[in-house]
Amino acid sequence: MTTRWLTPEEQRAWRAYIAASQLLEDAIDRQLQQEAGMPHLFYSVLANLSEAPDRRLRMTDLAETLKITRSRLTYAVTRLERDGMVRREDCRWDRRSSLAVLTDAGMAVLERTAPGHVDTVRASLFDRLTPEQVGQLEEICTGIARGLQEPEAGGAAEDVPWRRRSSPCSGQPPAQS
Amino acid sequence: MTTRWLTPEEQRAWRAYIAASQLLEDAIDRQLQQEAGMPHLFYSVLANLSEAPDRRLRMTDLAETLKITRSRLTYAVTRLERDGMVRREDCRWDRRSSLAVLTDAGMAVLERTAPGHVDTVRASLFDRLTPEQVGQLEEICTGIARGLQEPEAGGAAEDVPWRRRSSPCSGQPPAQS
DNA sequence: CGATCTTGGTTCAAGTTTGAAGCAAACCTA
DNA sequence: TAGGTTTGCTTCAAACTTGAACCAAGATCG
Repeated sequence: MTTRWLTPEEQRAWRAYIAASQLLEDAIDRQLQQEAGMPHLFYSVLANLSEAPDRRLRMTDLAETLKITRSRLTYAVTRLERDGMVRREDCRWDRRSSLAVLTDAGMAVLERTAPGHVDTVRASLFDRLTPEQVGQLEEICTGIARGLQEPEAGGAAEDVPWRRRSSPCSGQPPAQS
Repeated sequence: MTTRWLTPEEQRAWRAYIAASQLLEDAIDRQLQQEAGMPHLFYSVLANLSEAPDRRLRMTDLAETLKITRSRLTYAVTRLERDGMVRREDCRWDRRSSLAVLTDAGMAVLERTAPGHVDTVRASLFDRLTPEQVGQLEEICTGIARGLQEPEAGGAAEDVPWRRRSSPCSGQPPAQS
């Protein structure tokens, strides 16, 4: 089949998206680097930990929610650990896993820098969107994300019982299901 | 003023956006790395050059349209030059500038890999959006991009005659305005 | 003109990301 | 329960990005 090129509307949308995401990520990164001395991803690590039960999460689970590779997360946590914002801890129920734990110092940094971060997100993004657009954006993005995480539709290689990642118990003993 | 935190809707939108953009960029990068042996940005360099008059563009202009730093572009072009897809050329009307020129080899790679790239963009993004959503996405993104490029509103530091970047003549002699 | 400022580009070191290995602890399964 | 597979995580080198210098060539202005 001959390629289905992008329509003019799609082209415009695609280019606008590329530009916007580039500029947005730049703005966020720059601000966080200034105020918190770390890139956005590292901040997100802290933020996610702060919301987790007991402020700790398994590396794999954290990587999963952040949509990044384990390797990348290892690097981030190592750096954050060196700076004292995160501590590693062994999982008691699975000796392979290790947990990343947000330290008090890490929590403090998070609390100190969160307002500035939110301000930036507002100024760059939400202050420029109508409430309807916020809804549209969410709708669009959840759809895209869902699509990109699905087990590779298309081929006939669908016979594998692609069990959903089973243990969402981040550091807790496995549920009694 | 106490921080205006994100509303639940905004939170959801923000997280969905982060996830989607991460996954999307990953998918695109992976595909291009496979088929073209280069990351998305490098491909974009080739693509932009291919559309430019005479297949050449000043470094600064290219960086400007790609929304990246000149430094980053220098790296990309250096690598692409080493691989023979791009050639540097001196600008005749401004001895400071240099032009990036798409070579025939570069054009060939572009033509060979464009279909696969477009397929990926379709599969990851547009096939999952309604026509209305495509419009919404463009609207949202152009707004964001415009906002993030404006000359830093807010302060009183607005007296500078922020002349818009004046010479869009990429390698051509300056217009007779 | 000559001093100064701005613009266009590169360089360099430090930081981050990628992807392929590698290692060890669970998990099968015969 | 031994052997093979999967899962969780790290390591390592190569690739890429960042941001602060740096240099040279235009533009400005007295």
